Formats: sequence, C-alpha cells, structure tokens
Amino acid sequence: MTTATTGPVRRYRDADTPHKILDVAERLVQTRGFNGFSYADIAVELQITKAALHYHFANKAELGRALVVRYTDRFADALARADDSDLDPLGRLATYAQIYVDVLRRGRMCLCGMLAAEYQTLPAPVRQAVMGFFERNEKWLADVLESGRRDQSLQFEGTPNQMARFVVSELEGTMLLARLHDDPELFEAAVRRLLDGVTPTNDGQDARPRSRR
Amino acid sequence: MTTATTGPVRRYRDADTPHKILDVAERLVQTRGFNGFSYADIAVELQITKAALHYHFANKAELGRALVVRYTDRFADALARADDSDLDPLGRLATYAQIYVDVLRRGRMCLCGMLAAEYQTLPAPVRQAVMGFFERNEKWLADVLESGRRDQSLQFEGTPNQMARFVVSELEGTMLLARLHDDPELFEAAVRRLLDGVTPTNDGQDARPRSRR
DNA sequence: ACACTAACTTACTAGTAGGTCAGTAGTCAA
DNA sequence: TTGACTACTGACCTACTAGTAAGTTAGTGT
Repeated sequence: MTTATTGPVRRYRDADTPHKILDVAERLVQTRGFNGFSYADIAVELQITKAALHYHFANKAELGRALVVRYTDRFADALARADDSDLDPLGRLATYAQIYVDVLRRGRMCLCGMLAAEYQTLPAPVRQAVMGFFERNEKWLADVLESGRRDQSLQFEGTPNQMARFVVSELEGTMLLARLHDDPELFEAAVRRLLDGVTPTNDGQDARPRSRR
Repeated sequence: MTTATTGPVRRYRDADTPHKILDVAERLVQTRGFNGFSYADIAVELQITKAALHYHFANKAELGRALVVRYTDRFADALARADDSDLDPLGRLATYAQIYVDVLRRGRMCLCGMLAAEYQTLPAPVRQAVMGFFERNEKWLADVLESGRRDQSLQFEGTPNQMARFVVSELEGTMLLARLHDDPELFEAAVRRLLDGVTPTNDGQDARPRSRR
C-alpha cells in the first residue's frame, strides 16, 4: 500500500491503467460474458500489449475476481448512501432497483447476473466473489425488508431472507430477458410490480390481489 | 424423412449418433453455456472423434441451431398437449411453469435462458432460433392469458402480450438464481407467487368457480 | 458379387487462448 | 549520478479451438 499525501500524484507513465483495464473488462463481461472475451480484446481496445495486462492482473481469474470485488464495492457504496438517507423501507427498495435500471439503460446485464449464468465454468476466486456479491445484497435487502415489516410499511410472505433472495432473483432474471428484447420498459414494469407486491393493501381498493388477504 | 414401417430399423453402425450428440451438447450448454464447451468435450464423452461431430453438424453454429430447434419443438409438443387437455387457463399456466421446474430439478438452466445471456456472442443462426423460441412461448402464453381474462379466470394488468413476456422473464430469471443457489424451492415459491398474482381475488364470493385445483 | 453409401477415423490445418520471460525506458529518492 | 522501481514491450510458448481432406469400414440394394 503506497500512501500518497503530496497532492495529485501522477507517477510514472500511466498510473491508472488498472482502472482502464477493469472498465473495459467490465463492459465486455456485462455484454459478452466471462467466456466471451479474451485478453487480446482488452489489449486492442486500450492499445497496450497482452503482457501489460498480465503485469496488472496475473491471470484471468485474478482479473475476474478484481472485477467482481470492485462491482460489489460500488454496490455497497450505493447501499450505504441509501442507509444514510431518510428514505423509508419502500424508498430504499426503489433505490436498490434503480441501480439495476441504470445498468440496463446502458445496454448491460448485471455483472454478477451474467457470471451467475456461467458459474459452472468460472475459476474458484471468481465464484467466491460472485457468491459474496449476492450474500451482501441479500443481507442488505433482508434488513430493509425486516425493518419494513416491523414498522408495517412493507408486507410480504415468508422470511425476510427468503423475500430478499426472491427480490434479487426477480431483478436479475427480468433484466436478462429485458436486455435480450432491448426493452428496458419491460424491466421497469417488473420493478413496479415488485414494489407494488410488498406495499400493504391500502383501504378502499386493493392495489394488487394477493392471497391471504 | 425416413418412414419406418418394417419394425425397428437400425441401419448402419449407429443411426442415432446425432441424437446422442444433441443430448450431450444440450446438457453442456444448459450447464456451461455455448461458449463454455467445445467439440472435443462432446467427442470425449461419446468416444467418437471431433470429425464425426462435424460429419453430423458441419459447424458449431449449425449444432447450436439444431439444439435450439429441437428444444423449441419439445416445448411446443408439451404446450400442444396442454391445449388438448381440459385444463383451465390457470392450470395451463401451471403446466407451463412445471416444464421449467422439471428442467431446474435436473440441475440445468433453461437452454434458451442460458443462450439469452450469451446472445451477443452467438452465431446468427443460433440467435434467430433463440428469438423464435421466445416468440412461440410468448404467443402461447398470451393466448392462454387472453382466454383467461375473457372468462374471468385470470386477472392481470397490461396487455396479454406484455404479461406473457413478463411471465417468461420471471421464470427464466428466477431460474438463473435458483440454480446458482442450488435451491429449486426458491424457484417453486416464485412460481406460486406468479400464479397467485394472476388469480382473481376470491374472498368468498367470486365471478366464476374454477374447475378443480 | 459388387457398387454404393452412411458413418465414421486419422492426420492435419490455421488461428486463438491464456500465459511467460528477458529486456527497457521513464521516474524518483538518495 | 546512481540504483531501485514501475510500467511496460517484443518475442515467444503450449494448449486448445473450430474446421478440413482423404481414406476406411460396415452394412444396403440389386
């Protein structure tokens, strides 16, 4: 760990190549999958050699792991911001879903949703990172769902953990098909349906028919 | 089209190698993806040479296309059987979902859901076949949904086409994550939730009694 | 019996995959 | 000015990819 306390350090030839590599690799995985791109693809795009890639990321497994870790951290940051806000549980769920909407609007699949499809072929370090992503997300969602149930601002069947996993599944899945059809509206409709489904039935008319009143 | 009227014709050395190839390839695509297997994988498993594979399926694009066509036809057969039954619209939806359950219980992802993830990297013939699969499925579902809405045995928002696409998205998507977590129960819960969501609210008095189930 | 042909095998190709290693040019602190 | 260090390049390697061409063998129809 190098500490840089002396201003805007721009040392050596190009200090942020690793970030550029991750940016390109991320887009390639999100659009083509982990088995659908090669080191050569990145090298051509960044106009560096494959050897330079190996200098920063020793092998493809390490690159994949770094990719998922960065992606997970960014999600965590967004979730922490939601925690710091004064949003109610439903608002937090909407915020969570909005992250997916933004990804889809850029024509991409969720990084970890894509990797979930290829899971059986992934190197162990990447697998672990992917599972970590889902665990963290489900944990955060379960907490939101539980607090929502407690203050009666949310209503759902099953345990918060079960519901959390269902929410992630629904978002990841619908995203996959929405991207295939190039139809973000389909996804946003699914999000509305999902949020509707956990909103308590308000007197007068029931927004969505649910069994067990 | 060879007509076999003279008993169990077993001509030449092994007449059903193409079927065996498709069976192995199908499993590999469903578990590893189109970019996650090679001709060599199939050849080793069937103890034939790669050249034999190319004899039956000239190239990987053709193999993939044949795979999706067969898969689509099998789905169509199952849907035709549901049409010939005396099931009501809800029962038909349940039958449809059950096909996915059966696939998942064998530890596999839906062939076309997997290919949807890799869509951008697929050869054109495979892409076309995949889109054909979804079109046929959505068409069938839209018909079921429309007839259900007409006889008031189903209730949903939006057009039958929109709802059909949503149903497929939900099934494919939840399947992806259920397989990741090796948790078919998660998927079956999602199916119940989905069917519940289109069942009219019956608090004692209702528009129409449903036959069975 | 013999030609025909389906269903292969053997041996090969060109291209690409991930990965290695020795060298080198800029950068910086002493 | 030197020497350590970062961030590379060029050249290479092995393994594997899809795909091909030419030859072989076992059943089929006449």
